[in-house]
Amino acid sequence: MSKAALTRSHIIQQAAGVFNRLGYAGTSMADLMAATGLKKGGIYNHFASKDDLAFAAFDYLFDWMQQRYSEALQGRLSARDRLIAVVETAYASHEDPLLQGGCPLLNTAIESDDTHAGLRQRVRVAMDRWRTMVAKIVRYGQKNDELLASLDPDEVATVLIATMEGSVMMSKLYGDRTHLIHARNHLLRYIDTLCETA
Amino acid sequence: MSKAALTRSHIIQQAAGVFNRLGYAGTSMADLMAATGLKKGGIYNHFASKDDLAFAAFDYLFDWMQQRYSEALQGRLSARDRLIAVVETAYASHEDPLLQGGCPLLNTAIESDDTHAGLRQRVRVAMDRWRTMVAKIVRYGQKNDELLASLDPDEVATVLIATMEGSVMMSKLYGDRTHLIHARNHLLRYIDTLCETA
Amino acid sequence: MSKAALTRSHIIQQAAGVFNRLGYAGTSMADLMAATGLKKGGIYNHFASKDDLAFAAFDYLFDWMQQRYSEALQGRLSARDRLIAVVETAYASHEDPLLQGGCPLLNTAIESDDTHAGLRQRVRVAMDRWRTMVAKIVRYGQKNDELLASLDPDEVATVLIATMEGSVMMSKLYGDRTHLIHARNHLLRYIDTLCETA
Amino acid sequence: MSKAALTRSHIIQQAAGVFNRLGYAGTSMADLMAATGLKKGGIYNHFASKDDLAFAAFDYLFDWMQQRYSEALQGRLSARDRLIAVVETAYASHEDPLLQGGCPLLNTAIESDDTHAGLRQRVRVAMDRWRTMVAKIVRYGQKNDELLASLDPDEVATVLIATMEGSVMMSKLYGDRTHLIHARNHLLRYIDTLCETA
DNA sequence: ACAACCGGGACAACCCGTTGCT
DNA sequence: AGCAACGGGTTGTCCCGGTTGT
Repeated sequence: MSKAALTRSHIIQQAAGVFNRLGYAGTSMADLMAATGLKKGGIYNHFASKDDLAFAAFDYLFDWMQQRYSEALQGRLSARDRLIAVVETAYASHEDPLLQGGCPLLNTAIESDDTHAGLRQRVRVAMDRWRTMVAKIVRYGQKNDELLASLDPDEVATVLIATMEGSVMMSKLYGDRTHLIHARNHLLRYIDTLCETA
Repeated sequence: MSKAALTRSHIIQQAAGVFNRLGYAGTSMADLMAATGLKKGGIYNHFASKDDLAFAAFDYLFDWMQQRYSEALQGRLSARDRLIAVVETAYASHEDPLLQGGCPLLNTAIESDDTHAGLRQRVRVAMDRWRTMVAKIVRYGQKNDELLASLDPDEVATVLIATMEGSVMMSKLYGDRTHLIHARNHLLRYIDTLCETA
Repeated sequence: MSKAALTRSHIIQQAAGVFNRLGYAGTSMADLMAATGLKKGGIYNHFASKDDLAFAAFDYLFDWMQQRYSEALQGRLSARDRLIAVVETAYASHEDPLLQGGCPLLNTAIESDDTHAGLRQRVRVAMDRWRTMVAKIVRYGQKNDELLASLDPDEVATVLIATMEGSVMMSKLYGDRTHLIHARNHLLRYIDTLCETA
Repeated sequence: MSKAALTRSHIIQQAAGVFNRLGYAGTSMADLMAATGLKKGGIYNHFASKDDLAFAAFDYLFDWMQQRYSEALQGRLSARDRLIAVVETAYASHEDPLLQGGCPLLNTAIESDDTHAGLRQRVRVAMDRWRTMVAKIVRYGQKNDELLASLDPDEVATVLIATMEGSVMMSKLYGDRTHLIHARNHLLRYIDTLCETA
């Protein structure tokens, strides 16, 4: 890896955490300078603009999450196990200091929905991937007679994701994990209700 | 009502919508001037600072929501009806242009959690009220043998609120109501599962 | 005295102290509101502008000082006694809370010399009066063969006034009266050297 | 000297003159922009705040004055010659365009005594140095039996400085040098009276 | 070629003295 | 006499390039 690529990667990694904590508009170049240890010139040499860096940082965070889901799903064959893995991974991810600022999809969606079309578009794509992933699991489970045929896969995806995101918001707001745990327990029971066998 | 109080009320009302759409940091005094029709001096005659106005605007929005919940609960006696009313009110509220920017609690929680202690505190208080309201309904239902005694009222509150907030975020992100509807349907069924089976 | 004139007088009196402490530019209308207990409108009803009030306040202070000199010179016949009275009055005046901010002539001269032509003009007139008063005493003493004929009355005035003003500045700077006392002692001896008899 | 240091020095030099003429509060960033030829961003790259720059500017002026005194005292051995050099240097300094606005100690003391604690502290330190310098000369002269043993060195310092400062104020007020000359002549004679009569 | 420096200028929030209207 | 609105002024921060140095 060239030195340039290494520096670029370093900037993205540090910036991602800062953006996720302070928000896009709330993060100043000075914040990024402090986090990366580089001067403005050093950063602008790798990114055309703050937007450019924000895009890269968001992509980095989402790739990181996708990676964790991939690993978690590795070897899980039944739809039930896979859905549980999704929930567990989502909540486990928030232990990582990288997501100290909360869920990037949630944060970015809230901040950008009325103000930053570029970011919003990127969040939409990311959210589509996530929803599709969950819906696919459901459809796969239905095909295998594992999950109830009456389920709407898209609705299940919405419910799972919405509940997780909402509980992340609440736990961040209070600074404790109570709401995370409540929602996780609920979702695990919810997943059971999706299965064929009574 | 004095002219001063009238103007102040007008400013709050307009500012509330702008803050909720653009976020606290994303809203400039120029935006507020445009929304209210007043010049800077006129606004600062009624509020000591942007913070001061932001607090007032948030309180206004939350009071408005509380009002809607109060009205919706009027006359609903059974716990089931009351919980349904909460869900329906939450979703109906988002039809109002005032909440065009999404749920104020969600938006403010996400933006302020790592940056604006004053706002965060206010959101916590508001969220406490909301959670308490739901939990009370559950406890009341349990006392009347209407809801399952095994339920944890706080968990029900978390699940209900988290699911609603998460789905609001998703529908705002995509600009459609699909996710709102999915979550609403799910929650109505969820409420049924809380009841003592007759 | 009409109520209007009373209010006007009250404003001037309070404003004079504030202006003298904070300086002309350093005093805001809010400061004047706090000092007078009136609202902006109430003040502007009596004075066309901040300048207008500043002029009146300066004049008030200078008149007040002139009054004290007049009283102090009452009955003092010899030039020596009269010069001593001038020095003693100058230093005694600074005990009054009205001059808590220092000497108005000094303060206003320093602040306005390069910035506020109107005030500067007023200070010049006041300073002329003061210098003339001292010089007259000297000339009178020379005519009576009480003071040395070789003295330049204008120089004596300059020296007396300059030394007093400089020492006021120093004592204000340090917040103690040491320099006031040093200068006073010096000036009393200096006055002795002006007299004919060895 | 690096370009940064050069620019910083340029800013200080220009700002010093402006601050000394218009006063600290009377000087706006716009004035400083005009004087330095830089835009606000350029200035704030070198100084954290207006205060920061004001401190640097005051220090620059005081250092400049100290430098002149050092040079003037070079080679003057007798206390009498040294005191004369102090007086002559003080008055000669005011010919320099840098001190066009008057004496920085006087101006800053008057303006800051009731309003700007930071500046006042700095003036105090500067004034202490100046007073100490004069008092040391007196003590040195007394040890050499050149000056009267009865003198209070601190009083002499106060008298010399006060008279000079007061006369600077008066000459600035009128825009002529008459008062400067009067005071200078007086002080030279005063210094003679301090000497042991041969 | 890449990091740093340094200047720019638009914009931020906020305060000012002032004026009509009530 | 006071309230409420004004609009230009304040300091300070923002993101971003052009140039310089390594």
